[in-house]
Parts: sequence; structure tokens; C-alpha cells
Amino acid sequence: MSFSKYIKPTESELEILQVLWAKKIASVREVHEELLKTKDAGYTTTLKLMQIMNEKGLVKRDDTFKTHIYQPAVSREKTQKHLLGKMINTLFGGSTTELVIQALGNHKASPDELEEIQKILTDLKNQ
Amino acid sequence: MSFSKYIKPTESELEILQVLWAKKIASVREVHEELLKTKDAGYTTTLKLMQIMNEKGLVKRDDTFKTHIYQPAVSREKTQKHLLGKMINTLFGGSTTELVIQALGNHKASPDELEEIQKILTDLKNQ
DNA sequence: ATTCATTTACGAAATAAATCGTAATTTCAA
DNA sequence: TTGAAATTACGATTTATTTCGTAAATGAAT
Repeated sequence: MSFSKYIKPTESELEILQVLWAKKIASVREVHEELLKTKDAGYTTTLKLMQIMNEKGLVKRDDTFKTHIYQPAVSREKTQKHLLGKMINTLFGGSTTELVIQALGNHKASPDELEEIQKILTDLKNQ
Repeated sequence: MSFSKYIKPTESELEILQVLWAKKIASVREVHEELLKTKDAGYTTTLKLMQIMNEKGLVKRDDTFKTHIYQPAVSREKTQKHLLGKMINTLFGGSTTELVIQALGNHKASPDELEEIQKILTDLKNQ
């Protein structure tokens, strides 16, 4: 059996992954333009980060063409799961419930969303 | 009006805060013993971290006695709120609902807990 | 072919975080 | 009051992360 150890993306790497998860595929230029909307950094900074991410296996690169094309190599869901799990442990004493309560309390959801969550709860209880 | 900017604790600082939140008050020695259960680092490392945290205002120190006594200077709830909010934005596209669904899906809660969450949802809907 | 714009490669600097060694200080007990 | 044990102070090192400058490569247009 083979184990591949989980690589925790850094803050900056997460920002890049976010863009790639949304676009599915993008060049450094495209990712960089997107990042500029919320932060400022040089183009080569983004380039370097994406190169490092490629080495780490966080993204995959197609360098067939002059302009390299990148895509995520880790799924959004798995990443969410890992980091959420970590946060539950380090900040909520291991209690998912505590986290859910805190989340619902602070960042109010719309009635539709509450409805959706209730459905899920009902399903969980009946399974 | 005065603004005090939020200081984001580092990973190691969060580990220390966790101990202090649980114990309310503790010496470096006590915190260190606790940390040893899950990681290994030297005593002076813990000491140094706590000194830095004191400078940053993350903890408060009583140095009346030979052995300094520390206590948290930031609340667990506020810290949870900040970091959770950040995670919702950077990893769940700003959707609290998505986070809650992911949390409930992966880390199953007990029937009692589900009940508790349902109560909260009902309250939220009726308010 | 030469030039121009764009991109990649790469090293190095700047910054942040964690770790530790050693010296100085304090307290208590002999 | 001297010494042992524990603690704090503090500088320095190491490691991780982010940033950027400059050179080389690429490809398109003239």
C-alpha cells in the first residue's frame, strides 16, 4: 500500500488554489490577474509560488506550450476536510458541534440555507 | 475611538493558548508539560514563545513571584470567531452553509448533538 | 534574421516563525 | 551565606515563507 502524506498549503498557496479551483485551469498570468484584485504582489512572485506548488505536488503543470497551464492537483473537498478537521481539533476541542454552533451564530445564513442544513440534519438522524 | 488590531496567533501560539484556556492560569513549566504530551520541544522554546506572546498581548503575565504566572489575554470565542471567519472566506467561498455541511458530513456528531444543533436552527428561523 | 513582448528559470534577499544554548537571576534549604 | 535547583532573559541559529531582480528562453511580427 502506498501512502502519500498530506501537504498543508500555506496561506499564499491557498489563495492560488482558490483561483485554480474556480477556473479549473489557468496560466500564471491569469492567476496573477485574479490575485491582484485582492492583494498586491509582483508577477514573478506568483510565478515562483506556482513553481514551488508544482514541485510539492499541489498543482499540475502542462508545459507543452510556451505559456504553461496549471491545474489543481489536490481537491477542494479534501483540502477543506483536512483543514477543517485540524481547526476542530486545535480550536474547538475536537467538537464539531461547537464549531457548527459558532458558525451558525456568527455568520447568519439565509432561511433557504437554514432549511438546507435542517434537511441534512434530518437525514443524518434517520440514517 | 480606539482600534486594536487583531493579532493572529501562529500555530505554536494557538497550542499554548489552548492550554491556557483550559487551565485559566499556568506557569511556563505547566504549559510546557502539557505540550510535551503531543509534541516535543525544549523548555526554553516554550518560554520564549510565551514571552513573545506577552509582548504581542496574546497573554498576560504576573511576574510578582519568581515563577511567572500567565493567563490568556484573548478570549477563546473571539479567536474562534476570527479564524473561522477567515476559513469560511478562504476555503469555503464565503459560504457558512458550505462549511457547516462539510463539517457535519465528515465528522459525525452524536444524536444528542444533532438535536442541539436542530434547536439552534429552529431558533434562528423563528427569530 | 532581428526585434519585441511575454514568459520561465533561478538565485538571493527579506520577513516570519520556531528552536535552542548559555548566562544571569531568584528562591529555598542546608 | 553558600550552593543547588529552577526560572527567566536574551541573543543567535535554523527553518519556512514570501518577495523580487535579472537573465535566459520562447514565439510572434516585421
